[in-house]
Amino acid sequence: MAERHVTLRDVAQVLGVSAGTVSRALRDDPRISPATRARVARAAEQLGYVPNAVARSLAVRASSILGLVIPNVTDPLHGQIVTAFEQRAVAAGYTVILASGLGDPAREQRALRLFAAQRVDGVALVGSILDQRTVQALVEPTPAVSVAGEHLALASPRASSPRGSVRVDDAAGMQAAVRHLLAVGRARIAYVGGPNVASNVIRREAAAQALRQALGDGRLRAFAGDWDVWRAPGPLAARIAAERPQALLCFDDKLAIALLDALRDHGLQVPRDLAVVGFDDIPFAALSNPRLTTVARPAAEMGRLAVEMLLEALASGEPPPSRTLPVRLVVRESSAPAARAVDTPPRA
Amino acid sequence: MAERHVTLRDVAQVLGVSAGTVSRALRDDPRISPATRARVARAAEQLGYVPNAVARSLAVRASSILGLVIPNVTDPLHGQIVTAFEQRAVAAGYTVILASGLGDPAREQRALRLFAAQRVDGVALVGSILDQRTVQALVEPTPAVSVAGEHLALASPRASSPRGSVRVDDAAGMQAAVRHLLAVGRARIAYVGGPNVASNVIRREAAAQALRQALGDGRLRAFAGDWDVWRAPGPLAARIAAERPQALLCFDDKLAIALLDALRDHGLQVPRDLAVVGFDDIPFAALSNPRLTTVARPAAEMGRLAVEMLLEALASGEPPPSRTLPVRLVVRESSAPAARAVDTPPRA
DNA sequence: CTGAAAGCGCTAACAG
DNA sequence: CTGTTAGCGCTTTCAG
Repeated sequence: MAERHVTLRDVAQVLGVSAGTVSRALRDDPRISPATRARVARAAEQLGYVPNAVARSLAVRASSILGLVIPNVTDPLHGQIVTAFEQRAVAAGYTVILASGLGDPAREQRALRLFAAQRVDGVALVGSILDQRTVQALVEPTPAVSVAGEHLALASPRASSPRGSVRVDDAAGMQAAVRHLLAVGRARIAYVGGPNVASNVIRREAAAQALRQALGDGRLRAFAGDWDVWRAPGPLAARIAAERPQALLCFDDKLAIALLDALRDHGLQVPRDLAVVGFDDIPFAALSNPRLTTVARPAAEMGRLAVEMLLEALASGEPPPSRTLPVRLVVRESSAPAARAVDTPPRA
Repeated sequence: MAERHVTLRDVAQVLGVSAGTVSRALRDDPRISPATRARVARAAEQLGYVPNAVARSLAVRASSILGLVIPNVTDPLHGQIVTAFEQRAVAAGYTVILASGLGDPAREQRALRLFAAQRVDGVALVGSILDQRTVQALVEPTPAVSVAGEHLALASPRASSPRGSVRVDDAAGMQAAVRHLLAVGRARIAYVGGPNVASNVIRREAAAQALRQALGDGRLRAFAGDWDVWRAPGPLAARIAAERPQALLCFDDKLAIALLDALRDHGLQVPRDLAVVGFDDIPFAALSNPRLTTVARPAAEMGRLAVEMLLEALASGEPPPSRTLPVRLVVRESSAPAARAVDTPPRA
């Protein structure tokens, strides 16, 4: 950006026309004669003219940029969301700028401030712990949508989804998982928690309730996790090995896979000794050994929808209504029936 | 971005000073009296002034934005690179804008053009198939660095690394892997390829050469892969099962893990029947069953370095010299010695 | 220490 | 169909 760039005026001068004309010609304004339009196009090409989006943004007061803040690109599910978001954004003529919050509210706020300064046209947050009000205050008047928000208030039973949020039916997923486990003969079920965020409590509660409904009393054992469970699942595995539940409902796939690994160290065989169910259906869930039964969250759909809601908000000026997406139980080896001890079942 | 934003002049007017003064005060220009600086700060705060980075960019002709194009955020290694890149960029006061090329040259070029229009201060490409010359032409005069470039010319033995590129010593990694396999008694080694990109041929050649050096003749069996190997490793696994090599050197971890899974379907046990080695050391490599031996690429270092080279180029005006980073062999269960058939070895 | 004025590159009325 | 004229909001000489 140091040296001079070719400017609109440069090409105008070469052609002996006005800058306005060149501008219009380049953006295919219908009232420019095809003849000059062609001349302009050629001249621009030859001079190596690259339009300055910054100047354009300033003039039209819109940047064609969407900001996305995500806890962690490294997470497979988040990665899929980012990909879908970016894809859809590009298709609509937008560029996306990215910031990772790492689950730290301060960082997320900083990112939002940055986006506001950059005058992005819209922002989306994924798995944010921030509440919608705080977000709005930071980016006003830019529309914002929250995908799979994790603000704890969202977990309360009577929480109404704030407008402009994409949610996933975690509770239904957990209920399906519980029913499945009961069907394969695993009634002594334990929930293995993750960090203390909305989805964690929603999933735990849903599992507990489903179990209560089916069995008539509340006997969901719960192992509490924290932000560190994924990295150090050893101690958790030890506690689990000691209690020997018949099935584990894990907060997410990463945790489930880490546990699959840690449980091996304790001599427990899945699914023979106990069943394990994950959440998300990340790509590796289908490749673990044993392959992981899990509740699939529609990652691509979440990313795509976020962009579409933003576009809608941009068009209408109103924050779009909230949407909640369905999940799907994917049954694999890790929750094979209790009766037949299956170690490496043949696959079709 | 629809409604009016508070502007510099707005706060100037409220205070009865000039816009220039407010501008200087806000950026802590030393020649503004502490008194007015404080007044300005307070007024800006109260009015909810959010500086317009777009206008600023236009004025200073620098955007404080770095563009990053990456094949696929979904890939664990790329995710780690993005994270490190973004982290380092933010630390240096930059925002990053992202585009995924999906391995498609056309998309990558489009992304670069977009970045150029956006007047990013620097661009980094990861695993790009584009050659440095093309890239430079598209973003001139913006500095560009290429990380783990995959342009096929890079694979030729006498290819000099173009300036401004971050490379990884793939060949050394493969040699270490071969030596390791020979040491554990697996001499009939096969290389399982990925898509036809530079790193794939470099790795294959390095493995072949290492084997030749050690054994005195060229007997590296090679299974060719393509862009689809990861999704459909079945047929590949069948061919491998038929040939029964003693060890598999895989193009990358994703492929290795997919094969681990597919080989199970063919009744082959790793490492008893054959050893498997991956490349990259993605997080799941440590959690697969069996845990995967692999050559670790320093993802975080790659992302960090890319930013630093860009900063250097920005400061000096020169493209920084190329750097090549070391890799590290990580031995795990999947390549346990051939003699002792180890299925689930105890871990410390 | 602060104000005035010019300009970054582009768009958008408004004339003609 | 095209030229002219103002800005968009901020920085930055140059005066004072």
